[in-house]
Amino acid sequence: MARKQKVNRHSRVRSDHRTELAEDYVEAIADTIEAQGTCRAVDLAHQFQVSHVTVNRTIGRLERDGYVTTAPYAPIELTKEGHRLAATSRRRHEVVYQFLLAIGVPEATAATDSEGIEHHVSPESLEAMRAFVETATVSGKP
Amino acid sequence: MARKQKVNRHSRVRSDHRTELAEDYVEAIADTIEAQGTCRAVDLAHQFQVSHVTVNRTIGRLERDGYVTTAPYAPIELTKEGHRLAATSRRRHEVVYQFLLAIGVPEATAATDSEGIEHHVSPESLEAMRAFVETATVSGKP
DNA sequence: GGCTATTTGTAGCCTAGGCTACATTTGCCT
DNA sequence: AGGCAAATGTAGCCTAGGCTACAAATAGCC
Repeated sequence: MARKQKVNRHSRVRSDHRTELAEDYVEAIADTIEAQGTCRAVDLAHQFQVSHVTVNRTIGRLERDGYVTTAPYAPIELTKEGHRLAATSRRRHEVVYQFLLAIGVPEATAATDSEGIEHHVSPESLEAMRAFVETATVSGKP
Repeated sequence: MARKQKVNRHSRVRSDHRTELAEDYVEAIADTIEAQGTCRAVDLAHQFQVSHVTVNRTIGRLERDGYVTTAPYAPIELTKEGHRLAATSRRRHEVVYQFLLAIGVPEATAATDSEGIEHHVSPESLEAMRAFVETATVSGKP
């Protein structure tokens, strides 16, 4: 059973949650900049379906934590650290997404679930998923 | 790419988070009652590594939401709805855990990761995992 | 029956992450 | 240049989930 030593597991889930929003935001910021040159608060508000006020304060936390830089009424820029986080986060997201597809999850569901799952996947599990996708796409689907 | 129609995905992740703690708590309460007959706030505080005050208030929310019943200085009881949630949550947790093992994730990591992942697994993905575990344990490990 | 340790309860504080309402700034268009 | 719409900022409020410190109840143990 998976029921022993529950102690540290929940602590890790809690700490995961603290970085989740940061990861989602830098990912979205990087995507938006790639897609349209700049990223504004209003773009994020649309993507996350929250008010611009919420975006504003989240961006404030990201700036405090060193992931983005902003100036009043100016678009949002990623710092070096922000770019790094966006890249690893995006890579992990993609692996989880491809993995779900590989085990037979429909595309739309895989897109949704990977969004929630990615933040809780340890490097070991990610490697297992990556390896699985690799062998599956080589041998599998003829 | 997994980058289109991001809109509703984040909304679902947020709503998942709202039920996460409830699921973890009823699961832990059910486990504890099975293991030692009753479940007290202090047991949960130990398991989740939080203060008893935090447990107290979380239990208050669970009671408000109809998952548990409590009386001052008395142990915690699950309602019918609480039992139902605990059962489905536990089943889902177990499937995710076995699934991670099946793709080669080490036991300890699988235990930790499944704790975070389980709350974001849709019925479709869960079914895909369950099916995978089934075929893997039939054909696989000799 | 009374003492002490454990367990619960209560008060009050904090951060994250949501919101509405209103003010201000920018940018565009004529 | 003037004016309007969109974007951003600010004030203030809410819930969830953390915490410490202190108060009260319960349970064991003499």
